[in-house]
Amino acid sequence: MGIFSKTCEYALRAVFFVAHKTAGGGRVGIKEIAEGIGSPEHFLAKVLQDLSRRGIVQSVKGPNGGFYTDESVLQRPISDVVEAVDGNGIFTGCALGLKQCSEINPCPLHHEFKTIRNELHRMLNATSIGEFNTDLISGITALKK
Amino acid sequence: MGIFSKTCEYALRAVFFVAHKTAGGGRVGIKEIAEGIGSPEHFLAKVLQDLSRRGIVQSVKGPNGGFYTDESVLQRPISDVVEAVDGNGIFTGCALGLKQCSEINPCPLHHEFKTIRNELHRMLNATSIGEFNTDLISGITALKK
DNA sequence: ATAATAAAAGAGTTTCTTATCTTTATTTAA
DNA sequence: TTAAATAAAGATAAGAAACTCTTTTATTAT
Repeated sequence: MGIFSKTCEYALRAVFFVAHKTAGGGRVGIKEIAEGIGSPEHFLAKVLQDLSRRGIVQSVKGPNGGFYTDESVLQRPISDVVEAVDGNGIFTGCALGLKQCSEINPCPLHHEFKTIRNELHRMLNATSIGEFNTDLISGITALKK
Repeated sequence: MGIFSKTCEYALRAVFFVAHKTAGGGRVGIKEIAEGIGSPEHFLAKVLQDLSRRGIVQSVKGPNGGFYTDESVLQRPISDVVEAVDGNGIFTGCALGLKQCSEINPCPLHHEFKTIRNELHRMLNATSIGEFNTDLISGITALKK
């Protein structure tokens, strides 16, 4: 696995896709999203339902329904997506999995890791969901496969 | 989960433990290691067998046998342990899980992530297995629970 | 040689993650 | 008010990761 779980990878790609598709208004259906990012449709549906319960995407049922992101969502940091799916273990947890690892009782990797974890957290906090739309529109970045 | 898999956490803790216990010579048995780092004995045995096949720890069967680390092992970077167990996906993989993500065809997070991944890799490469022995001996760092 | 010891190997179980399929609830448009 | 569209929810299954138990093999001391 990479840094994030596969579920989290899907979530991030889906959120970018929805943001990109609906920044100018409208909704996008689960089928189109799954197709657009290359993920299993039903599985992604679960993930998006979860994100919508947490307010990270919006959704409307029925005809012309689908998922969308409003302005407030576009401004949220992508760390919100990661935390919603993978939890905050990646930002706060000990690299060796030790419960009581801390500044006072550090594991061998504690200090080296603190820097990296903080840097990761800072980066994901400083990067907003909406930030990629212009790049996606101009086709510089890709979300599929 | 944290940055590494649970198996990898066990592996790192076990390697530090073995290095610490046998830096001055001698061997340490699987039972003592499992007890010392708080891991399931039989599961850890598998992990250490794997590491010993790859030369990251040494082992001797029979009475007075056990695992140990010689000088050459103490000088290896801890990235060797991580790569042996979790592979190098964490160092090289795309954060969004995209196969064809690259400099030319980057995903939305590509550039932001490159920095972090490189920093992580650099750190794990620059840190040797033997490096923690003095701290472990003086009791500053802990490996259990 | 033999017995004791300890790692190595194999087989099996449980749990978690990822994925699929089916049904239900809600909304809109005609 | 009915039919169609679509998200939400539930139930289940496949696969991988984590863990356990048992048997085998190698080594050493007696």
